[in-house]
Amino acid sequence: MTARAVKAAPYHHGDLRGALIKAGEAELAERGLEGFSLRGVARRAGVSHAAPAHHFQDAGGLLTALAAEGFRRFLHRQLQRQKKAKPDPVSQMVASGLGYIDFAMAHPALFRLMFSSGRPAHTSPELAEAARAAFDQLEHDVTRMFAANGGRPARDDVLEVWALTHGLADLLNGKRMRFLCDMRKAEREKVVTNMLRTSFTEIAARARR
Amino acid sequence: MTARAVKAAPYHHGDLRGALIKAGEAELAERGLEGFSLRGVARRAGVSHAAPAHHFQDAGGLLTALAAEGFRRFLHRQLQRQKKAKPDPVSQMVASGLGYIDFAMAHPALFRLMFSSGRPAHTSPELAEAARAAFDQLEHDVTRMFAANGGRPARDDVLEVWALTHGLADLLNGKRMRFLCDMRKAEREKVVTNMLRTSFTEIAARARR
DNA sequence: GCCTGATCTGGACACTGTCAAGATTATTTT
DNA sequence: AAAATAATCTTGACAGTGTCCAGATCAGGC
Repeated sequence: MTARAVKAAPYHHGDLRGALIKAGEAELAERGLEGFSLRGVARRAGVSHAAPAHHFQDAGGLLTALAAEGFRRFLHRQLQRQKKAKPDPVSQMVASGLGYIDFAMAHPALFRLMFSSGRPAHTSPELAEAARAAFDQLEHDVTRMFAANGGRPARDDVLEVWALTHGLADLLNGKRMRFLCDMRKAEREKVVTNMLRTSFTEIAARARR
Repeated sequence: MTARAVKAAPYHHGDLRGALIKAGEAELAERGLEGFSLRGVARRAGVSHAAPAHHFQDAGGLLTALAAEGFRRFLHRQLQRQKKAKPDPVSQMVASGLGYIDFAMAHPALFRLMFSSGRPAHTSPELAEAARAAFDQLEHDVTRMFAANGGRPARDDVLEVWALTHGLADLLNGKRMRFLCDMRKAEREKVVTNMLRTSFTEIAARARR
Protein backbone atom coordinates (compact mmCIF):
# COMPACT_ATOMS: atom_id res chain seq x y z
CA MET A 1 0.00 0.00 0.00
CA THR A 2 2.97 2.29 0.11
CA ALA A 3 3.30 4.95 -2.54
CA ARG A 4 6.10 2.99 -4.14
CA ALA A 5 4.15 -0.24 -4.35
CA VAL A 6 1.02 1.24 -5.92
CA LYS A 7 2.38 2.76 -9.09
CA ALA A 8 4.35 0.35 -11.19
CA ALA A 9 7.21 2.63 -12.13
CA PRO A 10 6.93 6.26 -11.07
CA TYR A 11 9.25 8.53 -12.95
CA HIS A 12 10.86 9.68 -9.74
CA HIS A 13 12.01 6.85 -7.59
CA GLY A 14 11.84 8.48 -4.19
CA ASP A 15 14.99 7.09 -2.66
CA LEU A 16 17.08 5.99 -5.58
CA ARG A 17 20.33 6.69 -3.81
CA GLY A 18 19.51 4.25 -1.06
CA ALA A 19 18.14 1.73 -3.54
CA LEU A 20 21.34 1.91 -5.58
CA ILE A 21 23.44 1.19 -2.52
CA LYS A 22 21.30 -1.79 -1.65
CA ALA A 23 21.41 -3.00 -5.25
CA GLY A 24 25.17 -2.41 -5.31
CA GLU A 25 25.64 -4.66 -2.32
CA ALA A 26 23.66 -7.40 -4.02
CA GLU A 27 25.66 -6.96 -7.22
CA LEU A 28 28.90 -7.23 -5.27
CA ALA A 29 27.73 -10.29 -3.38
CA GLU A 30 26.48 -12.11 -6.45
CA ARG A 31 28.92 -11.11 -9.17
CA GLY A 32 31.98 -10.24 -7.15
CA LEU A 33 34.20 -7.20 -7.37
CA GLU A 34 35.48 -8.03 -10.86
CA GLY A 35 31.97 -8.66 -12.20
CA PHE A 36 30.55 -5.47 -10.73
CA SER A 37 28.82 -3.29 -13.30
CA LEU A 38 27.14 0.06 -12.87
CA ARG A 39 24.55 -0.77 -15.50
CA GLY A 40 23.90 -4.02 -13.69
CA VAL A 41 23.20 -2.10 -10.51
CA ALA A 42 20.85 0.21 -12.39
CA ARG A 43 18.98 -2.81 -13.80
CA ARG A 44 18.70 -4.26 -10.32
CA ALA A 45 17.14 -1.03 -9.11
CA GLY A 46 14.81 -1.05 -12.11
CA VAL A 47 16.08 2.21 -13.47
CA SER A 48 17.78 3.45 -16.62
CA HIS A 49 21.50 2.97 -17.11
CA ALA A 50 22.30 6.66 -16.74
CA ALA A 51 20.25 7.27 -13.60
CA PRO A 52 23.05 6.54 -11.10
CA ALA A 53 25.04 9.49 -12.45
CA HIS A 54 22.64 11.86 -10.71
CA HIS A 55 23.48 10.41 -7.30
CA PHE A 56 27.10 9.37 -7.73
CA GLN A 57 29.69 11.12 -9.82
CA ASP A 58 30.72 7.89 -11.49
CA ALA A 59 31.11 4.18 -10.80
CA GLY A 60 33.92 4.93 -8.38
CA GLY A 61 31.56 7.17 -6.45
CA LEU A 62 29.10 4.36 -5.85
CA LEU A 63 31.93 1.99 -4.90
CA THR A 64 33.21 4.60 -2.47
CA ALA A 65 29.81 4.83 -0.81
CA LEU A 66 29.61 1.03 -0.71
CA ALA A 67 33.02 0.80 0.93
CA ALA A 68 32.04 3.37 3.54
CA GLU A 69 28.84 1.51 4.31
CA GLY A 70 30.97 -1.64 4.47
CA PHE A 71 33.25 -0.15 7.11
CA ARG A 72 30.29 0.82 9.24
CA ARG A 73 28.86 -2.70 9.06
CA PHE A 74 32.35 -4.04 9.68
CA LEU A 75 32.72 -2.12 12.93
CA HIS A 76 29.18 -2.98 13.90
CA ARG A 77 29.82 -6.69 13.58
CA GLN A 78 32.95 -6.44 15.73
CA LEU A 79 31.05 -4.59 18.45
CA GLN A 80 28.25 -7.16 18.33
CA ARG A 81 30.77 -9.92 18.85
CA GLN A 82 32.24 -8.09 21.78
CA LYS A 83 28.87 -7.80 23.47
CA LYS A 84 28.48 -11.57 23.47
CA ALA A 85 32.03 -12.20 24.68
CA LYS A 86 33.50 -12.29 28.16
CA PRO A 87 34.41 -8.82 29.43
CA ASP A 88 38.11 -9.31 30.08
CA PRO A 89 40.29 -7.29 27.68
CA VAL A 90 41.87 -10.25 25.90
CA SER A 91 38.51 -11.90 25.24
CA GLN A 92 37.22 -8.59 23.96
CA MET A 93 40.19 -8.26 21.63
CA VAL A 94 39.69 -11.81 20.39
CA ALA A 95 35.99 -11.15 19.82
CA SER A 96 36.86 -8.11 17.75
CA GLY A 97 39.28 -10.17 15.67
CA LEU A 98 36.69 -12.86 15.15
CA GLY A 99 34.26 -10.21 13.95
CA TYR A 100 36.91 -8.90 11.55
CA ILE A 101 37.45 -12.34 10.06
CA ASP A 102 33.80 -13.27 10.15
CA PHE A 103 32.94 -10.17 8.16
CA ALA A 104 35.58 -10.94 5.55
CA MET A 105 34.19 -14.40 4.96
CA ALA A 106 30.57 -13.29 4.97
CA HIS A 107 31.17 -10.49 2.43
CA PRO A 108 34.26 -11.42 0.42
CA ALA A 109 33.78 -8.95 -2.40
CA LEU A 110 32.90 -6.09 -0.09
CA PHE A 111 35.94 -6.84 2.05
CA ARG A 112 38.15 -6.72 -1.01
CA LEU A 113 36.57 -3.49 -2.09
CA MET A 114 37.37 -2.02 1.31
CA PHE A 115 40.95 -3.23 1.64
CA SER A 116 42.35 -4.38 -1.69
CA SER A 117 40.92 -2.22 -4.44
CA GLY A 118 42.05 1.02 -5.93
CA ARG A 119 38.55 1.91 -7.09
CA PRO A 120 37.05 3.59 -4.04
CA ALA A 121 38.34 7.12 -3.45
CA HIS A 122 40.02 6.89 -0.08
CA THR A 123 40.18 10.66 0.04
CA SER A 124 36.41 10.77 0.45
CA PRO A 125 35.57 12.15 3.91
CA GLU A 126 32.74 9.70 4.39
CA LEU A 127 34.92 6.71 3.63
CA ALA A 128 37.93 8.02 5.53
CA GLU A 129 35.85 8.60 8.61
CA ALA A 130 34.20 5.19 8.54
CA ALA A 131 37.58 3.49 8.13
CA ARG A 132 39.11 5.58 10.86
CA ALA A 133 36.32 4.67 13.27
CA ALA A 134 37.14 1.00 12.80
CA PHE A 135 40.83 1.63 13.37
CA ASP A 136 40.16 3.73 16.46
CA GLN A 137 38.16 0.90 17.97
CA LEU A 138 41.06 -1.47 17.35
CA GLU A 139 43.49 0.91 18.98
CA HIS A 140 41.17 1.31 21.92
CA ASP A 141 40.91 -2.45 22.41
CA VAL A 142 44.66 -2.94 22.29
CA THR A 143 45.20 -0.12 24.72
CA ARG A 144 42.73 -1.67 27.14
CA MET A 145 44.51 -5.00 26.85
CA PHE A 146 47.83 -3.41 27.74
CA ALA A 147 46.29 -1.36 30.53
CA ALA A 148 45.15 -4.57 32.20
CA ASN A 149 48.81 -5.52 32.41
CA GLY A 150 49.80 -2.13 33.72
CA GLY A 151 51.27 -0.61 30.58
CA ARG A 152 50.57 1.11 27.30
CA PRO A 153 51.01 -0.34 23.84
CA ALA A 154 53.67 0.93 21.49
CA ARG A 155 52.61 1.93 18.02
CA ASP A 156 54.07 -1.31 16.73
CA ASP A 157 52.00 -3.42 19.10
CA VAL A 158 48.79 -2.02 17.68
CA LEU A 159 50.04 -2.63 14.18
CA GLU A 160 50.98 -6.17 15.00
CA VAL A 161 47.53 -7.02 16.29
CA TRP A 162 46.01 -5.44 13.24
CA ALA A 163 48.36 -7.16 10.82
CA LEU A 164 47.81 -10.59 12.30
CA THR A 165 44.04 -10.23 12.23
CA HIS A 166 43.97 -8.69 8.80
CA GLY A 167 46.37 -11.27 7.41
CA LEU A 168 44.20 -14.11 8.61
CA ALA A 169 41.08 -12.46 7.22
CA ASP A 170 42.64 -11.74 3.85
CA LEU A 171 44.19 -15.17 3.44
CA LEU A 172 40.95 -16.86 4.39
CA ASN A 173 39.08 -14.58 2.03
CA GLY A 174 41.40 -15.51 -0.82
CA LYS A 175 40.95 -19.20 -0.04
CA ARG A 176 44.67 -19.46 0.50
CA MET A 177 44.64 -21.64 3.59
CA ARG A 178 42.89 -24.68 2.30
CA PHE A 179 42.63 -26.72 5.44
CA LEU A 180 41.14 -23.78 7.30
CA CYS A 181 38.74 -22.78 4.55
CA ASP A 182 37.45 -26.31 4.17
CA MET A 183 36.51 -26.58 7.85
CA ARG A 184 32.99 -26.10 9.02
CA LYS A 185 32.44 -22.68 10.47
CA ALA A 186 32.21 -23.75 14.09
CA GLU A 187 35.43 -25.70 13.95
CA ARG A 188 37.27 -22.95 12.14
CA GLU A 189 36.18 -20.44 14.75
CA LYS A 190 37.64 -22.64 17.44
CA VAL A 191 41.01 -22.80 15.72
CA VAL A 192 41.08 -19.09 14.98
CA THR A 193 39.99 -18.20 18.49
CA ASN A 194 42.82 -20.24 19.85
CA MET A 195 45.36 -18.60 17.57
CA LEU A 196 44.23 -15.10 18.35
CA ARG A 197 44.08 -15.69 22.09
CA THR A 198 47.55 -17.19 22.20
CA SER A 199 49.06 -14.39 20.17
CA PHE A 200 47.23 -11.51 21.79
CA THR A 201 48.11 -12.80 25.24
CA GLU A 202 51.77 -12.87 24.32
CA ILE A 203 51.64 -9.39 22.85
CA ALA A 204 49.87 -7.95 25.85
CA ALA A 205 52.40 -9.60 28.14
CA ARG A 206 55.00 -7.18 26.79
CA ALA A 207 53.43 -4.58 29.05
CA ARG A 208 54.70 -6.46 32.09
CA ARG A 209 58.37 -5.87 31.35
CA MET B 1 71.28 -7.46 -35.90
CA THR B 2 68.96 -10.14 -34.64
CA ALA B 3 66.30 -11.44 -36.94
CA ARG B 4 63.69 -9.61 -34.89
CA ALA B 5 65.46 -6.27 -35.09
CA VAL B 6 66.04 -6.29 -38.84
CA LYS B 7 62.51 -6.57 -40.16
CA ALA B 8 60.20 -3.91 -38.81
CA ALA B 9 57.17 -6.09 -38.15
CA PRO B 10 57.41 -9.69 -39.21
CA TYR B 11 54.06 -11.41 -39.45
CA HIS B 12 55.18 -14.02 -36.97
CA HIS B 13 56.52 -12.53 -33.84
CA GLY B 14 58.84 -15.29 -32.75
CA ASP B 15 58.17 -15.25 -29.05
CA LEU B 16 54.87 -13.50 -28.67
CA ARG B 17 53.93 -15.45 -25.57
CA GLY B 18 56.96 -14.18 -23.71
CA ALA B 19 56.47 -10.68 -25.07
CA LEU B 20 52.86 -10.65 -23.90
CA ILE B 21 53.89 -11.61 -20.39
CA LYS B 22 56.48 -8.88 -20.32
CA ALA B 23 53.95 -6.38 -21.72
CA GLY B 24 51.39 -7.62 -19.22
CA GLU B 25 53.71 -6.86 -16.34
CA ALA B 26 54.24 -3.36 -17.66
CA GLU B 27 50.50 -2.88 -18.08
CA LEU B 28 49.90 -4.04 -14.52
CA ALA B 29 52.62 -1.80 -13.14
CA GLU B 30 51.49 1.30 -15.02
CA ARG B 31 47.72 1.00 -15.08
CA GLY B 32 47.08 -1.19 -12.06
CA LEU B 33 44.92 -4.24 -11.75
CA GLU B 34 41.67 -2.37 -12.38
CA GLY B 35 43.07 -0.61 -15.44
CA PHE B 36 44.46 -3.77 -16.96
CA SER B 37 43.27 -4.38 -20.51
CA LEU B 38 44.04 -7.24 -22.84
CA ARG B 39 43.93 -4.94 -25.84
CA GLY B 40 46.31 -2.62 -24.06
CA VAL B 41 48.75 -5.48 -23.60
CA ALA B 42 48.45 -6.34 -27.29
CA ARG B 43 49.19 -2.73 -28.24
CA ARG B 44 52.21 -2.73 -25.96
CA ALA B 45 53.52 -5.82 -27.74
CA GLY B 46 52.85 -4.16 -31.10
CA VAL B 47 50.39 -6.79 -32.21
CA SER B 48 46.73 -6.97 -33.17
CA HIS B 49 44.06 -7.07 -30.48
CA ALA B 50 43.13 -10.68 -31.14
CA ALA B 51 46.64 -12.09 -31.20
CA PRO B 52 46.81 -12.96 -27.49
CA ALA B 53 43.98 -15.44 -27.93
CA HIS B 54 46.38 -17.81 -29.71
CA HIS B 55 48.63 -18.02 -26.65
CA PHE B 56 46.15 -17.63 -23.80
CA GLN B 57 42.61 -18.87 -23.73
CA ASP B 58 41.32 -15.51 -22.58
CA ALA B 59 42.25 -12.52 -20.42
CA GLY B 60 42.10 -14.71 -17.34
CA GLY B 61 44.63 -17.03 -18.92
CA LEU B 62 47.19 -14.26 -19.29
CA LEU B 63 46.51 -13.07 -15.76
CA THR B 64 46.99 -16.60 -14.51
CA ALA B 65 50.38 -16.80 -16.21
CA LEU B 66 51.29 -13.39 -14.80
CA ALA B 67 50.34 -14.49 -11.29
CA ALA B 68 52.44 -17.65 -11.63
CA GLU B 69 55.42 -15.66 -12.81
CA GLY B 70 54.75 -13.30 -9.93
CA PHE B 71 54.96 -16.12 -7.38
CA ARG B 72 58.27 -17.26 -8.80
CA ARG B 73 59.72 -13.75 -8.55
CA PHE B 74 58.17 -13.46 -5.11
CA LEU B 75 59.98 -16.52 -3.84
CA HIS B 76 63.16 -15.47 -5.58
CA ARG B 77 63.19 -12.14 -3.82
CA GLN B 78 62.72 -13.79 -0.43
CA LEU B 79 65.61 -16.16 -1.09
CA GLN B 80 67.81 -13.28 -2.20
CA ARG B 81 67.09 -11.48 1.02
CA GLN B 82 67.96 -14.56 2.99
CA LYS B 83 71.34 -14.86 1.30
CA LYS B 84 72.31 -11.39 2.48
CA ALA B 85 71.03 -11.96 6.02
CA LYS B 86 72.67 -13.54 9.03
CA PRO B 87 72.37 -17.32 9.04
CA ASP B 88 70.56 -17.84 12.33
CA PRO B 89 67.00 -19.12 11.84
CA VAL B 90 65.23 -16.06 13.21
CA SER B 91 67.22 -13.68 11.01
CA GLN B 92 66.47 -15.91 8.05
CA MET B 93 62.76 -15.84 8.85
CA VAL B 94 62.84 -12.08 9.21
CA ALA B 95 64.67 -11.75 5.90
CA SER B 96 62.01 -13.83 4.21
CA GLY B 97 59.30 -11.63 5.69
CA LEU B 98 61.08 -8.50 4.55
CA GLY B 99 61.25 -9.96 1.05
CA TYR B 100 57.54 -10.69 1.20
CA ILE B 101 56.72 -7.11 2.15
CA ASP B 102 59.31 -5.62 -0.15
CA PHE B 103 57.80 -7.45 -3.09
CA ALA B 104 54.32 -6.25 -2.24
CA MET B 105 55.42 -2.63 -2.22
CA ALA B 106 57.54 -2.94 -5.35
CA HIS B 107 54.76 -4.57 -7.37
CA PRO B 108 51.46 -3.54 -5.81
CA ALA B 109 49.20 -4.56 -8.68
CA LEU B 110 50.95 -7.87 -9.20
CA PHE B 111 50.73 -8.62 -5.50
CA ARG B 112 47.02 -7.95 -5.57
CA LEU B 113 46.63 -10.12 -8.60
CA MET B 114 48.34 -12.95 -6.74
CA PHE B 115 46.51 -12.68 -3.44
CA SER B 116 43.36 -10.61 -3.77
CA SER B 117 41.84 -11.18 -7.18
CA GLY B 118 39.39 -13.72 -8.45
CA ARG B 119 40.62 -13.41 -12.00
CA PRO B 120 43.55 -15.83 -12.14
CA ALA B 121 42.51 -19.48 -12.27
CA HIS B 122 43.96 -20.92 -9.10
CA THR B 123 43.25 -24.39 -10.40
CA SER B 124 45.98 -23.92 -12.99
CA PRO B 125 48.81 -26.37 -12.28
CA GLU B 126 51.45 -23.80 -13.15
CA LEU B 127 50.03 -21.23 -10.76
CA ALA B 128 49.25 -23.74 -8.03
CA GLU B 129 52.77 -25.08 -8.12
CA ALA B 130 54.42 -21.66 -8.02
CA ALA B 131 52.25 -20.62 -5.07
CA ARG B 132 52.90 -23.87 -3.27
CA ALA B 133 56.65 -23.46 -3.66
CA ALA B 134 56.46 -20.14 -1.85
CA PHE B 135 54.38 -21.62 0.93
CA ASP B 136 56.71 -24.59 1.28
CA GLN B 137 59.63 -22.26 1.75
CA LEU B 138 57.77 -20.44 4.49
CA GLU B 139 56.94 -23.69 6.24
CA HIS B 140 60.57 -24.75 5.97
CA ASP B 141 61.79 -21.53 7.52
CA VAL B 142 59.36 -21.74 10.43
CA THR B 143 60.30 -25.35 11.05
CA ARG B 144 63.96 -24.43 11.15
CA MET B 145 63.24 -21.67 13.62
CA PHE B 146 61.46 -24.06 15.94
CA ALA B 147 64.13 -26.72 15.51
CA ALA B 148 66.71 -24.27 16.83
CA ASN B 149 64.68 -24.20 20.03
CA GLY B 150 64.39 -27.96 20.13
CA GLY B 151 60.83 -28.36 18.91
CA ARG B 152 58.52 -28.49 15.96
CA PRO B 153 55.93 -25.90 14.96
CA ALA B 154 52.24 -26.63 15.15
CA ARG B 155 50.17 -25.95 12.08
CA ASP B 156 48.86 -22.81 13.74
CA ASP B 157 52.36 -21.45 14.33
CA VAL B 158 53.11 -21.55 10.62
CA LEU B 159 49.83 -19.86 9.88
CA GLU B 160 50.50 -17.17 12.42
CA VAL B 161 53.85 -16.26 10.90
CA TRP B 162 52.26 -16.20 7.50
CA ALA B 163 49.27 -14.14 8.59
CA LEU B 164 51.38 -11.54 10.34
CA THR B 165 53.69 -11.12 7.37
CA HIS B 166 50.90 -11.13 4.85
CA GLY B 167 48.83 -8.73 6.90
CA LEU B 168 51.65 -6.23 7.05
CA ALA B 169 52.31 -6.58 3.33
CA ASP B 170 48.68 -6.19 2.36
CA LEU B 171 48.01 -3.24 4.65
CA LEU B 172 51.14 -1.48 3.42
CA ASN B 173 50.14 -2.24 -0.14
CA GLY B 174 46.71 -0.73 0.40
CA LYS B 175 48.31 2.37 1.95
CA ARG B 176 46.33 1.70 5.09
CA MET B 177 49.06 2.45 7.60
CA ARG B 178 49.82 6.03 6.81
CA PHE B 179 52.71 6.66 9.13
CA LEU B 180 54.49 3.55 7.87
CA CYS B 181 53.80 4.20 4.20
CA ASP B 182 55.01 7.75 4.43
CA MET B 183 58.40 6.73 5.82
CA ARG B 184 61.45 6.49 3.65
CA LYS B 185 62.21 2.94 2.70
CA ALA B 186 65.26 2.54 4.92
CA GLU B 187 63.46 3.74 8.00
CA ARG B 188 60.39 1.64 7.31
CA GLU B 189 62.55 -1.44 6.94
CA LYS B 190 64.03 -0.81 10.35
CA VAL B 191 60.62 -0.61 11.98
CA VAL B 192 59.32 -3.66 10.15
CA THR B 193 62.46 -5.65 10.92
CA ASN B 194 62.02 -4.88 14.57
CA MET B 195 58.38 -5.93 14.56
CA LEU B 196 59.03 -9.18 12.76
CA ARG B 197 62.00 -10.08 14.91
CA THR B 198 60.13 -9.45 18.14
CA SER B 199 57.12 -11.43 17.06
CA PHE B 200 58.97 -14.34 15.44
CA THR B 201 61.20 -14.69 18.47
CA GLU B 202 58.18 -14.97 20.72
CA ILE B 203 56.50 -17.49 18.46
CA ALA B 204 59.61 -19.64 18.21
CA ALA B 205 59.97 -19.55 21.98
CA ARG B 206 56.83 -21.67 22.21
CA ALA B 207 59.03 -24.60 21.24
CA ARG B 208 60.82 -24.37 24.58
CA ARG B 209 57.79 -25.33 26.64
C1' DG C 1 -0.88 29.22 -12.23
C1' DC C 2 4.02 29.01 -13.75
C1' DC C 3 8.78 28.23 -13.50
C1' DT C 4 13.10 26.71 -11.77
C1' DG C 5 15.72 22.91 -10.54
C1' DA C 6 16.08 18.15 -9.47
C1' DT C 7 15.37 13.64 -11.29
C1' DC C 8 15.24 10.28 -14.79
C1' DT C 9 15.28 8.49 -19.88
C1' DG C 10 17.19 7.38 -24.41
C1' DG C 11 20.70 7.76 -27.64
C1' DA C 12 25.48 8.27 -28.66
C1' DC C 13 30.54 7.48 -28.28
C1' DA C 14 34.77 5.17 -27.34
C1' DC C 15 36.32 1.40 -25.14
C1' DT C 16 36.45 -3.54 -23.63
C1' DG C 17 36.72 -9.09 -24.28
C1' DT C 18 35.60 -12.63 -27.38
C1' DC C 19 34.37 -14.93 -31.68
C1' DA C 20 34.73 -16.14 -36.72
C1' DA C 21 36.83 -15.85 -41.21
C1' DG C 22 40.64 -15.01 -43.84
C1' DA C 23 45.78 -13.89 -44.67
C1' DT C 24 50.43 -15.21 -43.87
C1' DT C 25 54.22 -18.13 -42.57
C1' DA C 26 56.39 -22.68 -40.49
C1' DT C 27 56.46 -27.35 -40.51
C1' DT C 28 55.62 -31.77 -41.98
C1' DT C 29 54.49 -35.06 -45.54
C1' DT C 30 54.83 -36.88 -49.95
C1' DA D 1 61.33 -29.93 -54.19
C1' DA D 2 56.43 -29.42 -54.08
C1' DA D 3 52.30 -29.77 -51.71
C1' DA D 4 49.49 -30.23 -47.80
C1' DT D 5 48.88 -29.22 -43.11
C1' DA D 6 49.26 -26.71 -38.94
C1' DA D 7 50.43 -22.70 -36.37
C1' DT D 8 50.34 -17.85 -36.10
C1' DC D 9 48.51 -13.34 -36.75
C1' DT D 10 45.01 -9.71 -38.75
C1' DT D 11 40.68 -7.80 -39.73
C1' DG D 12 35.96 -7.22 -38.83
C1' DA D 13 32.05 -8.04 -36.08
C1' DC D 14 29.17 -8.35 -31.78
C1' DA D 15 27.47 -7.53 -27.22
C1' DG D 16 28.61 -5.33 -23.10
C1' DT D 17 30.68 -1.49 -20.40
C1' DG D 18 31.22 3.66 -18.35
C1' DT D 19 30.31 8.28 -19.41
C1' DC D 20 28.40 12.34 -21.77
C1' DC D 21 24.44 15.01 -23.70
C1' DA D 22 19.88 16.56 -25.02
C1' DG D 23 15.41 16.08 -23.80
C1' DA D 24 11.31 14.30 -20.97
C1' DT D 25 9.06 14.27 -16.49
C1' DC D 26 7.97 15.79 -12.12
C1' DA D 27 8.32 18.39 -7.25
C1' DG D 28 8.15 22.43 -4.70
C1' DG D 29 8.51 27.45 -4.24
C1' DC D 30 7.01 31.96 -6.26
